[in-house]
Amino acid sequence: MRSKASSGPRASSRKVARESSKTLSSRERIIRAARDLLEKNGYHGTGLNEIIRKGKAPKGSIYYHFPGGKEQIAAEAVLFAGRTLAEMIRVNLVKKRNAAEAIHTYVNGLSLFIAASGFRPGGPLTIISSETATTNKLLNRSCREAYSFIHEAFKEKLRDYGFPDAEASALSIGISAAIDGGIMLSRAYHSQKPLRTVARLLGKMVQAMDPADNRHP
Amino acid sequence: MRSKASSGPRASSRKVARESSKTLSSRERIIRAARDLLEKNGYHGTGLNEIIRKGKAPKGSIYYHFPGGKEQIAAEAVLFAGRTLAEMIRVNLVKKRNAAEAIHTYVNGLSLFIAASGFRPGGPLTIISSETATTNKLLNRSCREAYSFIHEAFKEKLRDYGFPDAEASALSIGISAAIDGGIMLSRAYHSQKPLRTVARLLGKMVQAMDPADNRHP
DNA sequence: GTCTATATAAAGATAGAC
DNA sequence: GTCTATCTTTATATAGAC
Repeated sequence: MRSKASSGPRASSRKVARESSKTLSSRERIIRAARDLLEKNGYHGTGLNEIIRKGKAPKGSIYYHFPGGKEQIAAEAVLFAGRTLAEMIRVNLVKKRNAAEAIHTYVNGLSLFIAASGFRPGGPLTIISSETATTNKLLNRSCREAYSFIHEAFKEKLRDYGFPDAEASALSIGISAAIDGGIMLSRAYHSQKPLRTVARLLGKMVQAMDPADNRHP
Repeated sequence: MRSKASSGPRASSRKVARESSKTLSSRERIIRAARDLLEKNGYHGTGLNEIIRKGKAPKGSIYYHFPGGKEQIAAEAVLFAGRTLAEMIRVNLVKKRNAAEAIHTYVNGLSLFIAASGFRPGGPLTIISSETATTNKLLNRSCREAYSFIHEAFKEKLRDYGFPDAEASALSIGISAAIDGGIMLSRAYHSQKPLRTVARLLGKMVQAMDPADNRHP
């Protein structure tokens, strides 16, 4: 067995990923492919060969870029998923009259995207986080960190809408949990309905707790 | 490869499982062990050898009882998980003044149980359902059926508390989704906190929608 | 950075004896 | 119903050339 703590040859000179760049490095293509496959099939259901094929990466270079092997690839893919999802939340949770409407619209958007993708993508962390929660320390740590990015993004947006800190924190957890569960059900049933139901209920819940909303006492 | 549709030698003379019986058959021990392992590690993360070891079942008999192999074992374990969880919901979601309190108490109870088990158990279907949603028809069908048992149990209880049919249906989806997501987060963080937050928020949501509750217009 | 070849282990599945 | 032995495939990982 090999060392598990390595962070790869380029860790110290890491650059910010440029989504706009047309030419992603092998390393970046591997991370992206890994994220997509882990989201769909989980850690144990994803093979290195698949990752290489999907990422159109040269097979010979995988242990050059990731001396820690599959575990290291997964850890980096998980963090990448967390960062991109947090960014997506910050970008999309805006321009609505109130928080309830913003959340409702955001989750309905997710539902549409997942249906359009044939119900293949899920919450990017759902499977791998559950698989490794008590069986792999490194990946568990990565999942926690990734979830924290996501929750922080929700929390920030809720504070923008006027929620006090404590309630924004609690809601960010509840919203994240309900969305992940809703995605799971929609994928199971191959139907937008469960996630759209979750969207509606989340909207009601957020509205009921909104200090800026005048429809409750 | 072998036929995938077989339902085993004893399918036509199936008996109701007796939880109280001290002596479970090999077949029943295999199903129970599979359910526990699938809940913790998922389909791809669970090996037949593990199932046999944990179920204290004779290795030589596994393809006798389950000619469909791992897939058949998983399918039966998933249905078993759905049935037992639905029963648990019916048993535990009672004796409270209102629906909100019943849900809140039930989910807090789950949180306590999961923590006491070292955060190893999760929603029994979360991982396998996500893993197989678009990649395995038989298991996807089994997961849908199992989820339907669970949702039906929630729905029935909510109707008992006075919710109209449509709202009981929607809430049963929302509650199930939020619980699964909350379990996932609690397992990731090794903390009761996320699931307890979900419990509290679900209580508020159910209360806000309760036709028998007089605290809202 | 990338290649091929290979080591090694584990998985699911099958055959045939008892 | 259960046993052992074995087949086949696939997986991760390594070595060393280019």
